[in-house]
Formats: sequence, C-alpha cells, structure tokens
Amino acid sequence: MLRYLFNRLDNYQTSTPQEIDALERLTSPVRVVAKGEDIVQQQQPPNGVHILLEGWASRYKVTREGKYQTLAFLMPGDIFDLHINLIDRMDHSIVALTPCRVITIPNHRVEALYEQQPRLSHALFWSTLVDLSTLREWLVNVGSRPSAQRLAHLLCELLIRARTAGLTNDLSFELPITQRQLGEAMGITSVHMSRVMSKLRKEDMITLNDGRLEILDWEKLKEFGDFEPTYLHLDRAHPDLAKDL
Amino acid sequence: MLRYLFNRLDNYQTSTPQEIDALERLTSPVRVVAKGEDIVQQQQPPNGVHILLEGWASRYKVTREGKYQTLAFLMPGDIFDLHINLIDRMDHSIVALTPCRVITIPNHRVEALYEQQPRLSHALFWSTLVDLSTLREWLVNVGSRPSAQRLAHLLCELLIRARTAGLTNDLSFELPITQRQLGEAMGITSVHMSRVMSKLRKEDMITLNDGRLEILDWEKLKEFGDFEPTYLHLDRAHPDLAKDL
DNA sequence: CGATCTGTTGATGCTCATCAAATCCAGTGG
DNA sequence: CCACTGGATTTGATGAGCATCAACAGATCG
Repeated sequence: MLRYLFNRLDNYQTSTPQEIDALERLTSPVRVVAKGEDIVQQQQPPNGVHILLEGWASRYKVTREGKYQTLAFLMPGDIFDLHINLIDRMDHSIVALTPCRVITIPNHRVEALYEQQPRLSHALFWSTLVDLSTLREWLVNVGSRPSAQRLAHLLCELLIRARTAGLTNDLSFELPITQRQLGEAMGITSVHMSRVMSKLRKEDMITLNDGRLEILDWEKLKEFGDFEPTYLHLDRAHPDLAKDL
Repeated sequence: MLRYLFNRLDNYQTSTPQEIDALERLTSPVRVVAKGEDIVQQQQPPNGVHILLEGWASRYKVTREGKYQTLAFLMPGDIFDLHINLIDRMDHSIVALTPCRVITIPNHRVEALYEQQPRLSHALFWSTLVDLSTLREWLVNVGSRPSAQRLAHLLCELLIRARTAGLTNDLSFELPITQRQLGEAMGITSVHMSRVMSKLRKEDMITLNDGRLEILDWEKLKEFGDFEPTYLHLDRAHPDLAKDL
C-alpha cells in the first residue's frame, strides 16, 4: 500500500519490513476524495499527516483578486504536513486534481512514531526537508526564469520525482494535470501556458498526449530549463540517479 | 544576547530563564561576518544551527543566467537551518547584507537540546514552520501579485516580523537593504523597484530615509498589498498583534 | 446532445526589462 | 581638504514578454 512512499524514502535509506509495518499500522482507513474536492482546507486545524496513495493533488493559496497560486504538486507516495501539528490553523488548502486515495496518521500517533521508530522518522524528516528545498527552487523558478525555461524546469523536476517513486516508464509518466493548473503553479495564464508548451513540443523536447508526458530529449530539456537536481538531495543513496537517464 | 530571538519565540510561548540559559550554553563564540560575505555557502555540508544576533542577511540562490533570487530576509533574532543536518550539502547560500554577528549551535549539540529541552524545542520548531509558511507566501507574492502590491506585502511582513522581535519603534524600523536587494527578492529589477517604491511614497503609504522605513498608513498599505498576517501564525500568544497597530 | 471544460490561435495592450544618462552620496587616497 | 571612484537611486525612452479578450475546435460528461 505504501509502495511509492517507500520507493521514495529509499533514496535516503532503505527501510526495514518492520518499519514499513509500523507505519502501516498507524494509519487511518483510506479516504477517497473526488477530483476537485479539497483534501485539506485553509482555516481548519491540522488533523494529522497525510499520505497520498493514488492520484495527484496540489497545495494552493488564493489571493484577494481570486488568483490561484499552486505551491506544490503532490503525486502518489507523497507524504505531507509532517510536523504541522504545532500550528493551529492551516494557512493553505490542498485539492485533489484527480480522484485520490489518501490515508492519514492522526496527530497523537505521530508522536509515538517519533519515539518508537527514530530511523524511519529521520527518513520522513528528510522528505520534508526535500519538500522545503523544492519550494525554494520554485521561488527561484517563478522569480527568475522566463516562462519557457520555467516550464522545462518543472517538467524535469516532475520526471525525477515520479522516477524516485517508481511511477515512470523510462522517460515518460502520467501527468494528469491541465495546462491551467500548470500555469497556476508558474504564475502564467493558461493561454500563455499553451504557447510555451507548444514551443517545447516544436523543439522536440517533449510530447504530451492523453495525460502522459514523454520527454524526448532529456539533456536538451535539462539544459534549456537550467535544471540542476542537487536540490532534490537524492545523492545519498543513489548518486547517479539524475545522470543515468 | 538572545533577546530578539526570545522576543519572537514569546509569540508561541514564554520561555523560562532556565531554557534561555540552556540555549546560551550550547552556542559557539560569536562570529563576526563582514557585509557582503557569505555566512553559509552552497555546496558546503551544514555545520549547525545559526542565530543572527545583529545585522541583516539574505538566503539566496543564483541561476545559470546569473540572476540572484532572494529566498528570505533574515533579521536580528532569526534562527535558521534548524534540522538541516539530515542534508549533506547546502543547496543555497546566506550572505550578510550588513555587518553581522552570528552564533552557531553545532549539529552534535542540537540533538542534546531536543532531548533535554522539549518545550524549547517545540518553540524553535514552531519558528521553522513559520519560516516555511512565509516562504509559501513569498511564492504567492511573486507568482500572483503585481509588483507594487508585492512590495507593499513584503513591507507589511517585515514590519510585523521586526515588531515581534522587538526591533520596531512604533511603525518604523531599520531596513538596511538596497532597492536592488529588495528587487532580487521580488523578481524585479532595481530600476523597476525604484519606480514602485516612489509610487508607495507618492501615495503616502511609506517613507524610507537613511535606511529607516516608516509606515505612514498601515491600513492603506495592508489593504493595498492584500496582506493577511495569518500565515505568520502569531495568534497563539498575541491574537491581536496585527490589529493593534 | 447540448453544455461545459480544455487547448489552440490571433489581435491588442499593459507591465516590466533593458539601455542610457544624470544625480547623489560614502568612501578613499593624494 | 578636495578630487576621484564606485555604488545607489532616479528618470526617460524603447522593446520584449506576457495578460487579456475573443473566437473556435475537440473532448468530456451529465
């Protein structure tokens, strides 16, 4: 059930069957969330740590002007809002971009996990730090790169992340996200997103059909998008992950 | 010595003299860093938790095109890179914007702190979560707001943060930051920054002389910048902090 | 099968970057 | 003490990048 999550954690350290078991026993029943529905809502008190088993989601905020800003894309195997229990109200929401299956570890059980599974806790902690450095890189992306490079950078990141979870097939993976949603992540409109996407297509870097992205020329896309995967901190267990593509 | 830090932590919970003492005993000697010099450098292994005693600094990254993107401004009392020890190399740098005085808690002593001072650890943890939600808000700012509102929003945030550390005098505080540096934080050039700044001045929202910012009309600036301080999570100890201005 | 959502393309205009030049100021060395 | 230098700020002119508005085609769905 937690296959994708542990695939990802393997990039930090290999988990033991006991640890996998310990984590599974702490979780609540699976919650099914329909596309478009909020998994976590702004203003609500945080109720625990969530793990996305299936589907894609996005963390977002809305400005007074009604503009949506996506703060992160969440894919199967992602664990989110670890350690959020010190805050009394969520300052953002998380919405299901596709039908999702989610499990939750209630706050009171998280403490037990820290005490009883320190090694696993470190791995989860590591994944939180990766989320944080990814957020920093997004700010660099939105603040400092022109839109075409911004998209190229994002697609590189999503490929690597999908790959660490075991969601890829060579250089392609399911990307069930609309151009409008991609635009909301990068601070551009869906109209401009369409133009930028077609540029990457015309230059033979990618194809995107039926919600499946295929990267045709990894080196070119990586170079064009100024993508340096060091911020994903994968080199502890697999130093060459981004190289052997 | 840690006055500003504990002022800020007071927004979460009041620390006991014993806790203040415990933290002070863990720190290394004060390090003096010249203006323009890096306090923490990209590629280096993280060497511990840092506390800024005096001066301002910025967390930043540089793109291949040579553009600087500021990820955070650090002011006296800020503690940074808590829990960073799980990552093997820094993915960004921190530079002193003014002459700075910094102390460091080495990694091996941080563990002891967690064990011996759980209550204090929670407070430090809380400040890390606030940094994280501040980063999210920066992404919203850069990705979704026009430049004048972006600046207004940033200035509101800086006032509140300076205020929680005890660095303000009514509605004014030392802001020893050039317009170029402000621009690098918001993804605009220094030329455009100058125009935007003069707009806020002309509309009688602020003055900025000799490195001191004064907010002339808090309500107007807040409204204009779409500033909602909930993301700073100050309402646990002082629900009205942003209101009683 | 109409209704809605998504993606595409064209036309137009605004925001901000870029280039350039002038002013101001702090620091430096003669 | 003053000339010189380099950084910070300001203002103007021009152009690039992206938003906005609009129209349409294809896909999806109740």
